[in-house]
Amino acid sequence: METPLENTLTTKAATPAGLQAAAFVAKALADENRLRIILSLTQGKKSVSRIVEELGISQPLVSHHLKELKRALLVNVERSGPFIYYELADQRIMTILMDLTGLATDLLTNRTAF
Amino acid sequence: METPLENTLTTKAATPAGLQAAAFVAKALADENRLRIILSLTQGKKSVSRIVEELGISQPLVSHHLKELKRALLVNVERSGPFIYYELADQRIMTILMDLTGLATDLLTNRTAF
DNA sequence: CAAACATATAAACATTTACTTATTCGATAT
DNA sequence: ATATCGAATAAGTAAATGTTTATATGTTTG
Repeated sequence: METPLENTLTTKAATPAGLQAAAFVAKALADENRLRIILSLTQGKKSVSRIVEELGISQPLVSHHLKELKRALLVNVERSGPFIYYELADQRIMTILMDLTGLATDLLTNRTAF
Repeated sequence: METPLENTLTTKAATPAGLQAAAFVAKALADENRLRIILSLTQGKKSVSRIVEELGISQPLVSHHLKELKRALLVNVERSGPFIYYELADQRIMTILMDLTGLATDLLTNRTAF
C-alpha cells in the first residue's frame, strides 16, 4: 500500500492525541543529558552505574533522567541482583535521534541554503 | 557508500555538538502548540493571522511560538505587505514529526509489546 | 544482623517556559 | 496625518524542569 508523506501526516499526526503524544516524547528528547543516555543505550542494555561512569554525570542525576525516559516509555527497566538495567524500548528511537541530529547540524551549519 | 545505522550514529550523533544541536531542535518540538503550527505549515507558507484562525490560539501566543521555531531555525520568515509569512525551513521536519508521532502513539497504545 | 554497594527519592534552589493582558510597531489606505 | 489592520513586544505570573546535596531503600555478603 502506498503512503505518501502528506497522507501519512494527515492520518497519523493530525489528531490531537497524536500531536500530544509526539510532544510528550519530544519533551523527553529535549535534554542533552538524556540524549547522551539514549545514545549510550544504543549499544545495548546497561546498568545505572555503567551509565554514570560513561557519561561522567552524578548518579542521582542519571536516575532522574532515566525516570523521565521511563515516564515517556522510551526505556524498559529490568532488575538483576543489586543492578538495574535500562534498555531502549524501541529501535526507532535511534533512527529519530539520528534524523534529529542530522537535521540540527545541517540547520546550524548551513543557515541559508534551504 | 554504505552507512548502517550504527555507523551513522557514531559519526553524526556522538559528538557533543551534534547532541547539543539535536537537543536544541527537540526542545522546539517539545510543545503541542508548536507541533500544531508545524503541522499547519506542512500545507505551505502561511501568515500569522491564518495560523491564528486555524489553530484557535491567541495571536501573541502564536507569535511567541513562531519566534521559538525561528530561534531553532525550523522556519523561515518573509514579509509581504502587512502580512508576515512563515514556512518550514526544511522538508525533513515533516518526516521527523511523522516518525515521532508514529513512535509515540505506538508506545502509548502498545505498552508492553516491545 | 551489620556492613557495603547499587539505585531511588527528598528537599531545596535557580532557571526556563507557556500563557495572558496590555501596549507598541509597522504598513496600508483614506 | 490619522485610522486601521497585521504582527511583535513587554510585563507579569504560575508551572515545569535541571541540578545539587543529603537521605532512604533494597540487595548481597561477611
